[in-house]
Amino acid sequence: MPPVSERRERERAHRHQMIIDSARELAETEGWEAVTTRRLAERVEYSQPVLYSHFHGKDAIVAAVALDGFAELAADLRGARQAAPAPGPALRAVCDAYLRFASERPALYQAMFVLPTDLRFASAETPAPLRACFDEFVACFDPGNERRELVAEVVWSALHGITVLSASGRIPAAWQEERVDLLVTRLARTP
Amino acid sequence: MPPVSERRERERAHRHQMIIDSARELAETEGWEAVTTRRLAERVEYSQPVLYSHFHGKDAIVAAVALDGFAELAADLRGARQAAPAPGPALRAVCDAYLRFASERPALYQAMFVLPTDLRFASAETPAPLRACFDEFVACFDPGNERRELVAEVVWSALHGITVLSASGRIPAAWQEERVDLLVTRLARTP
DNA sequence: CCCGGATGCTAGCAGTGCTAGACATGCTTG
DNA sequence: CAAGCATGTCTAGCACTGCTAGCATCCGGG
Repeated sequence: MPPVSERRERERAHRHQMIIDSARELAETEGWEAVTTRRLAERVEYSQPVLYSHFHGKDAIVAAVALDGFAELAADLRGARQAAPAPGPALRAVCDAYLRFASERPALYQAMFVLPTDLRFASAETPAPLRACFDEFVACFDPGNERRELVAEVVWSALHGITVLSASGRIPAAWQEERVDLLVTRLARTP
Repeated sequence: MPPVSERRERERAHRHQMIIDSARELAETEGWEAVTTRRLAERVEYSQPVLYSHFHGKDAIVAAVALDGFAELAADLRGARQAAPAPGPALRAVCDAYLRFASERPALYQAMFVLPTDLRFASAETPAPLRACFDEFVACFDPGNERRELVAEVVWSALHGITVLSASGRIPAAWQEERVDLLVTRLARTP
């Protein structure tokens, strides 16, 4: 491949990531309803149609943002789990890391778990970062427990429910600590 | 008040409810993204601006739909709880009723719990139907348990998480039964 | 009978996601 | 080295959104 087109491809890749990053920044500072193709194009200093040479449409852009988010979340969860001394405290640590991620990057979390997306979950073509996130929850349980995937799903669902309901003001923001306590202590043990 | 304006007011109230019902039907059949002020106006056979003489804006219309939904959900939950023989099975019955409501009326559920709304939750000016829904969960626990409100919040959050994650394909639609089993059996008891 | 106020309409604004077609730039080939 | 092709980008515009200003029209009260 000639070096010129090599450089072009590099620049194109750079611009690709620039679009994703700009969308994410814009969403984090002003919310997703402020992320429009016009404002996004203005930010990356190109016209709107170039966005469509990188992504099928706006949905694909938020999906790309979400994918980056899943990679970060997986790293966070893994770090929290491995820093814990035992499987018991590990679940608690992972839950805390999950809630911290959601509250520190609400727009990113929204792109990952709330906004309509065509990312495939729980199937063969599920991207690796998604699966990695879920696996961190599963890994907190005894491998001998054949229902551990089910328990992980329930824990994850509960955390997600707590997150979105408190983010939208549907449950009080206080008592988060106590809710996680309740959740972990009662769901962790294998009866 | 003269009978003529009395009739007018009655007609106006009828049209008011007609807007709400049309919005709900449209959402149930084609999803909320298909509910536009134009289509809504066409359905009630008036022009768009009349919508704004009834509601501040589109958000207020979905809030009205949601409010109707809360009344129905509260009735469902109450019926399920009172049909149960004891507090233990009651929680399970209420959870089942909740999930059935969510899966049978997905758009209505979305208006109530997912779409951005200015309905006040968990505060002084919370509308009665909202509070009634939450209270049905609380009533499943022993009044002597001073943490029963917290437990109710967690149960509700988990149900909500299960609902939205499976509705958006983020967890498999199967195993719902088992998830609720897990949730109820481990969170119900008062240790 | 005529007037005034309420009522609902037409038309339009500013914004959205997305795309067709023009244009220029630069690479490849005769 | 020049001609022409292909790639890349932009301008302009489409069909749609929520929402509103201002104008008819109609009906009840004096």
